[in-house]
Parts: sequence; structure tokens; C-alpha cells
Amino acid sequence: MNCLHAPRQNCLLAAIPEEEYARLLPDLELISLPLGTVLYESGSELRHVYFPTTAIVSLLYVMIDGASAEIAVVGKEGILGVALFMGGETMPNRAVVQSAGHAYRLKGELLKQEFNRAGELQHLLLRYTQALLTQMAQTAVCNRHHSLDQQLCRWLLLSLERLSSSELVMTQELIANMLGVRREGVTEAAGNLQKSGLIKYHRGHITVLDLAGLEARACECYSVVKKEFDRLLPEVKIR
Amino acid sequence: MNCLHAPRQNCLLAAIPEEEYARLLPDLELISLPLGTVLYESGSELRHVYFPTTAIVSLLYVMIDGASAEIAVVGKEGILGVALFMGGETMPNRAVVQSAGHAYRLKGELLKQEFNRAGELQHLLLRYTQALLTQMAQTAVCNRHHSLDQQLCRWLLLSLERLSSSELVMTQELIANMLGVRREGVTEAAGNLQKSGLIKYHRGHITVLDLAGLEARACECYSVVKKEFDRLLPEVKIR
DNA sequence: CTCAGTCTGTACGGTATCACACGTACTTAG
DNA sequence: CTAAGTACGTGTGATACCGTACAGACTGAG
Repeated sequence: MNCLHAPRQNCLLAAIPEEEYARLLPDLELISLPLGTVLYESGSELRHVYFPTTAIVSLLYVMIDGASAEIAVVGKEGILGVALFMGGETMPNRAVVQSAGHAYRLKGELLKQEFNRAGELQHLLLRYTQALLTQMAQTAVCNRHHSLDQQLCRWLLLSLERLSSSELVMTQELIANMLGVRREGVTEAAGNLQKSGLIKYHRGHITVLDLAGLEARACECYSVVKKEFDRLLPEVKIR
Repeated sequence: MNCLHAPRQNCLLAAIPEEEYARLLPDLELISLPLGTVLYESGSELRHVYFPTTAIVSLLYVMIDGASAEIAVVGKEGILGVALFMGGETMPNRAVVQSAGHAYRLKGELLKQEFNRAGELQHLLLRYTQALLTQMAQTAVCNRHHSLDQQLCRWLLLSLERLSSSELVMTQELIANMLGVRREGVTEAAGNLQKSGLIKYHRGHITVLDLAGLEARACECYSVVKKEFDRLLPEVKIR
């Protein structure tokens, strides 16, 4: 195994007891996830769950007319494929890699087995799913009430804390798809943040200059989601 | 027990095996829920879960500045207090009775006990929670992309199917709070639907004249949520 | 019947975002 | 060096919804 990659870079895997981890370890398979990889399609049956380590994955709903909107973002603090242990098998949305990196995958059947042992992993996964509920709810609220500037701040902060980095590789076009707005809108919002000295933007590379300023400019939605993650998953330290 | 009220009017309670139902029955307590009752407050610890029979309850996020937005609606097809069995104990939102009626409540501890038996109730509750995830996700998408007219249609349809009735008692002011828009906006949207002969509005009483027309006018969000409920909970027939 | 309260309709200027169009700078391949 | 492609910036008019204000209609209490 490469010392650069270890399953326990994923916070959920890091938080379960040694015994449970040992049962899963032999079947955890390191997967490289280039930008744009689709982990699962809307309605498609899930064969694996994914524990991201360095990748960030967006849950994206794509409408009939092609318009899209991100409903949640999953990084090293989480898991993709909650439908497997929730019993629904599929989800009506798409999971797309938003920031290239790696993840460990596990056969769905094996995860279900471990889930049904009702050990610590089950409790963690259920609490993580509740945190996901909060994130989706807050996305709904944010889409309703907040300005594009604020939403961009929230989005940047959510992505950054899942990368533990101050730079993001991401075009405005892609951000626009996630937020469900026009590319020009993102240009304008990003321009505002740049003028305020909070970020620097250059051809697909966003550098955060003032994290605290970004947090101050974001709407309450970001901190609600963050606090709820911290509360529900105290074992899991994102940063 | 009053023949007008029976726990199994709630679809989840109706779908579990006789044995599990028998264990819960002695502790199910009929509660009357007038309009506006707050079942739980944002962040408050949950002592009970509620199985609505004739009431409809909205999950409402209330922002710091007082603005609000509905993130999901729960009726006889569901349960209030998923945080209890998900392990989080609290939720960062409020549950408000949107349409007066009744519900059966159960002490949280007892529900957790039955949940941990890993029987049919556990499977049902998990699948219901997944359906709730879908509803929240779709609310986010709808808030982002669809017109107030379409959102009003979606909202009316979601409420109606939980009432099994063609009349709703609900002022435009309240609907505006749920949708997170101005009251005047609802007046206009409702006026449009009325002109098209889909509904009749009169001082807090909405009568649906053309259900199919309403469905045609609604965005895809309504049918996505409905199909997902039907798929995840085939034992549960809302209508 | 009257009056106060509630619910709904209308009107107007303001603003954020949209759709569309086009221009500019940087990057990479040949 | 050139050309094509990619990413970003700008500009204009349209539109949906907002904030505010006010008026009319219905209802229930006295």
C-alpha cells in the first residue's frame, strides 16, 4: 500500500473501532477519481459505496431540460451510496467528482453486512446521514433566500474544508453548474469577492486569501451545516 | 378507542407486522394537533416521535432574520422525529402543524428500542428517511429553478395527497411562509391557477377543481418525490 | 348594525438574476 | 509563430420576484 494513501484518511473509516476496521480493510479498494467521474447515475443500482479520501464528490440533480443543481457535497468526512444501507438501493440524483482525488470503495453487500451488525459503523453512518439531511435542507433554504455572492461563499467554504487546502481547481463554468446558475453570474460574484480581497481567481484556480472574511460574507447556512456536522460526528475532525 | 381514530391510519404503523405493532400499541397516545402547534423547536431535544394520521406537519427552517422556508412536509405516510433513531437527538429546524388533525405519539425511548430490534419497523423507517432525503433534495432544486406558479402547484399536490381531500384550509399568508415568498406572490400565483380553472380560493379555503391540470402545471419535482415515495414504500399507499 | 380584524387583490418602483451576444486574455498544439 | 480552444469579463434588455403601500371584501364580536 502506498503511504500517501490510507483508508483512514477518510474520517468515517478513521472513527470506527479497530475490530470493525479490520473486517473491512481487506476489501477496501483504492480508486483514482479524475474530475468529472460519475460514481453513480440517477436511478442506477449501486454496486459499491465510496469513502473519499482526497476527492470531493457532488450530489447533483439534473433536470429533464438539462439544468442542474447541487444538493450536497461529500468529501473525506463522508460516504457515497447511503441508499445502500438505507434500503432504497438507488437515488434520483447523480454523483460527480468535483475535485479530482482518491477514494476507497467497498462492495455494497459487504457494507450492508457490517451495517447489520449494528456496531459503531452503523451508528456513524446513521448520524452521517442525518448530517446529510441537514446539508440538503440548508441547500434548499439557501437557494430560496440568499444572494449568489453568499451562496458562492458557502460553496467555497464547504469545498475548502473538505480539501484542507487554500486552493481549489475549478472553473467558473463548473461552479455555475453546481450552484444551478449561469456562468456569468459566477463571474460577477467571484469578481465581487476578488475586489474585496477574499479570493484570487485565475483560469480555473481559486486561491483563498482571507478565510475569515469569506466566512463573514457567507450566509448562516454554512455555519449551520458545519456545526451540525461537528455535533453529530464529534469523532470526525474534518480539518 | 374511538373508531374515528386508529393508529393504523398512519401508513407506517399500518405497514409493520402484527407482532411489532402489538408491542407499540399500548404506548401509542392519541394527540390532537391544532393549526400552528409546534411539535419540536430547532435544536430542542425530542422526547417523542409522532405518527400523524389526519394532521399535516411542515418541517420549517426559520432564519435568524425571521424569514422561513419549508424543507419537507410530513403526513400520514410518515413520522416526525427521525433524529431520534438516526442518533442525532435534535434537528436544526422546527416542526409546525400546517393542517389541523391528529397524530399518535410514542416515547422516544420505546421507538429506539423497537428500532434496535432490527425488524420491519427499522427497515421502514430507514426507507422513509431516504424518501425524506429525496423530498429535501427536490425542494432545493425546486427553489433554485422553478417559478412560483409551479412551486405552488407542487406544494398543493403534496399537501392534498396527505389529506385525501380536495379542500385545504390554509391562508395565502401561511402558504407564503412555507414557500418562503411574499404573501402577494402567492396571491398572484393562486390567481393564475384560479383563472385557469384549476382551483377555487376563498378566504383560507382552497378547493381543487382539476387535479390532473394541477399536476400538469407542476414541475417535475412533484412527480419525482411521489415516485420515490411509491418506490421506497410500496407497502404504504398514501391515497 | 357596526366596527375591528382578517384575508385577498392591486399597483409601483427597485433589484437580482436571466438569456444572449460578443470581446479579451491566456494556453496549448502544430 | 500561428491558430484553435479554453476561461473569463462585459454589456444590454427582459423578467420574476421583492418591499412597500393601500384598498376592497368578507367575518365575527359586541
